Amino acid sequence: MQKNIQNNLITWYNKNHRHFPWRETKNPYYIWISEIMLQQTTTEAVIPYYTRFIETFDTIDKLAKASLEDVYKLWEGLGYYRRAKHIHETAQFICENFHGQFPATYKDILNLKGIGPYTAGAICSIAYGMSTPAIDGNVLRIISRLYALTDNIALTKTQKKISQIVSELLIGYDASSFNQGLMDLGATICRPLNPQCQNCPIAAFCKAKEIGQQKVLPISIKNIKHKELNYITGIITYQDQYLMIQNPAGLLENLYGFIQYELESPYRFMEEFEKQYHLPLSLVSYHGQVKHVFTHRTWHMHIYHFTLSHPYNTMYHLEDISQIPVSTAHLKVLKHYLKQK
DNA sequence: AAACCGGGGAC
DNA sequence: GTCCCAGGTTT
Repeated sequence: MQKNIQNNLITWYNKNHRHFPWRETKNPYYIWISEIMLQQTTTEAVIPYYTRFIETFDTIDKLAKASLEDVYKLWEGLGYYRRAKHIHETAQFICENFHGQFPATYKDILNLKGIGPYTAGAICSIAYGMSTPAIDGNVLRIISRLYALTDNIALTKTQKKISQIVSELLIGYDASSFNQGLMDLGATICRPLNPQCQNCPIAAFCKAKEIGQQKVLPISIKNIKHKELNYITGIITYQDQYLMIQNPAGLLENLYGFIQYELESPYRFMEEFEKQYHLPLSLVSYHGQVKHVFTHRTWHMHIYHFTLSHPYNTMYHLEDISQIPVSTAHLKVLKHYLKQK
């Protein structure tokens, strides 16, 4: 067999690939769920979520007929919750427009909500064996090194350029093994820091290694502005019930949490709450602060306990809170409050 | 093109 | 602390 990038990578992949539950199947529905979960999420984090999800919803039809809240609950803690909303909506769309069968053309798959160029390419190549590129962070890094590209991989223009390179490499080869080979190579050998070039099956073809730039490339310049926000977070109780509300559109949409306002005093919290809910609060105690870091912001949540003299309509006992989807930030707040109550 | 959308792990 | 992860949607 000819020694080239494709054959070396595919041979290496078939012999050394990692084992995951979603690699035990070619069912496009299961591949789809795994690819959505794997967006910006590490494989180790996905494994238990994936297993639980396909045990619960083993067919598209069952997913379509589930409640949105049940889907959110299975997604609790995984992040990027819009993904859960999209798969639920898309499952219903597939039942109505494709008789419950996952679509089988690149165009139809790319048209589904929550599926972009990467995910469409991954599903088409892995589930259907089509010659579609699947350009993720690993591929951008590997191709940059392989051809010593100095373009900034954060730019759309660079991503299109790399997609074109991979499209041409794929011609005549097993796209499933090639694409997944790039993923595994990126995860285990061609890592962001300290690439293990001595174990790389395509090191002989790597321009970056040849010129000693493998620990410089890829160039990735992103502009991330990080905000720090201070909140008064209210644990509002009536007897042994806790007031929790569902978040509006935006961050953590549809997840449940405590009421919090970006204010500097619990007394101003009481004014704001009474303005919105027309119910009087009693301020009982301060419980310290909890920090939660997101990609784009940090929340400093100053926790105060308030009591109501009458119940409100969205109040939950502790055992009921475990049945609804709650953000990790506010699960931390609740745990902190209960520990030192 | 830039902003927005989570949480966790590696270093 | 910083960076990245099998990215996509909205503006």
